[in-house]
Amino acid sequence: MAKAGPRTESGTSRARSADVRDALIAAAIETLAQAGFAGASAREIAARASCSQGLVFYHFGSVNDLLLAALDEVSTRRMDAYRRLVAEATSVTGLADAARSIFIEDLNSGYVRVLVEMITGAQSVPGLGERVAERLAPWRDLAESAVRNALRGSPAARLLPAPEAAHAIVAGFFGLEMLAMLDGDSSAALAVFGRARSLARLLDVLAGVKVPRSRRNDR
Amino acid sequence: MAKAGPRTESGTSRARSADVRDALIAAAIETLAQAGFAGASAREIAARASCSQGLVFYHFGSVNDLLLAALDEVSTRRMDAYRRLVAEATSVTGLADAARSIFIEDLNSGYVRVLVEMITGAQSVPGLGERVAERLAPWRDLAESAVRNALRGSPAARLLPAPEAAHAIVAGFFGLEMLAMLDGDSSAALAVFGRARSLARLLDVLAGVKVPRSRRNDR
DNA sequence: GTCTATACTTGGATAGAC
DNA sequence: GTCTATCCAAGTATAGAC
Repeated sequence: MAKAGPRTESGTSRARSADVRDALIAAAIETLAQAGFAGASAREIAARASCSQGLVFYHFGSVNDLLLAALDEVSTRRMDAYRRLVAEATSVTGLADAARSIFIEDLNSGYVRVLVEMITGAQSVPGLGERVAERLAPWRDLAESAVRNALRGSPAARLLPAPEAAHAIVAGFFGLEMLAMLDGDSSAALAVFGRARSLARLLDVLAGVKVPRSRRNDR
Repeated sequence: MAKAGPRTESGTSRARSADVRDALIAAAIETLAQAGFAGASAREIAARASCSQGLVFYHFGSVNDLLLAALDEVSTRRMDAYRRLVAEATSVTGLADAARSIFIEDLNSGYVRVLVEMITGAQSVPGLGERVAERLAPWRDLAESAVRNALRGSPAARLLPAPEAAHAIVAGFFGLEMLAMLDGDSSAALAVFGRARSLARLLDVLAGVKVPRSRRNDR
């Protein structure tokens, strides 16, 4: 039986501790997205989490390990939503629509930016690159299965092998995000997605695939 | 007439000074490409240039200004070569070939990496992003005129408006570079360029354009 | 578990000798 | 113009009080 004493009751204290952990991860994501890898110091992150800087090291051991935890959080949080979206895409047009809405969501939430910062920032820290690559693998797999799913049974599959198409799509996400950060504006990226949809639709029509109707009225 | 004295003869001394300036710029490029923005400190760059760290500030005022000078150097050094390459591309296939050889050259020399590092790194330094954007504008203009040139008179021009196509191409360069740094390997990027060429060729054939023969034997 | 204080390191930037 | 020495700010990480 638990003996009485100062109120360090296990459930409560564990919950509070986990709260801080979560707050630090959320702050790390926010910091990566707003200040970049170079700006993501223990002090800056702790300030955003409204806790002491020492807790970064208590909970995660090092700043880089916290950043990797943030990357994990971003991955798992989005992966489910994306898997669902992508499963619905059974045509090239559908794939283009899915890619577009994923891009918009992630652009607004800053998640793609987190990936971009981690990929480039990791290059200046020996050994970090590999750990980032591991965490990105599921995203790349998802992109590849999305392409496979969208092209299943389409003659376009011969023109667009899934591995290369997936690689190009992932690269496109990252590159468009970079240009959007540079411009402080994502309208050009959105225009590219719009155009991609038209081309996708053309591919579907040529292949005789039943094509989803446009969501917007682009006559 | 110049009076005799300690050998600080103007021509020689100015030449030596310019040598150091150039060495610092070359070292900055190398450092950005190999250690990234976060690793590009005045001390690290000076060490690679085999001179004292103080000279960074004497010649450039600040590290960031040196990095911008490095970006300028990369831009001007490549722009001429690219303009020539791109002027020769008068079909979509030709454009794909030009893009491919530019990518390979820049990947090996690390120039794209310099751009990627500057774009992302600049986000953590207030005001630097704008200055990077200015320097990137000519590249984006070049891409756009390349597209215009390649599509001149082709029916594909209606499908691929130059601004959007150019934006996508630039984004593709950056994204493929990022994935190549992540993988430590550019074979996947090269495969994408190979596939892009096939698709470009298909576009040209459909449009009835005279298509350059393949350089490699892809039957 | 959390905070404050502090040791230690690295990096930007300047001063002064040569 | 270049180097050495140095100052100062910011960052990582740890120690010890609570």
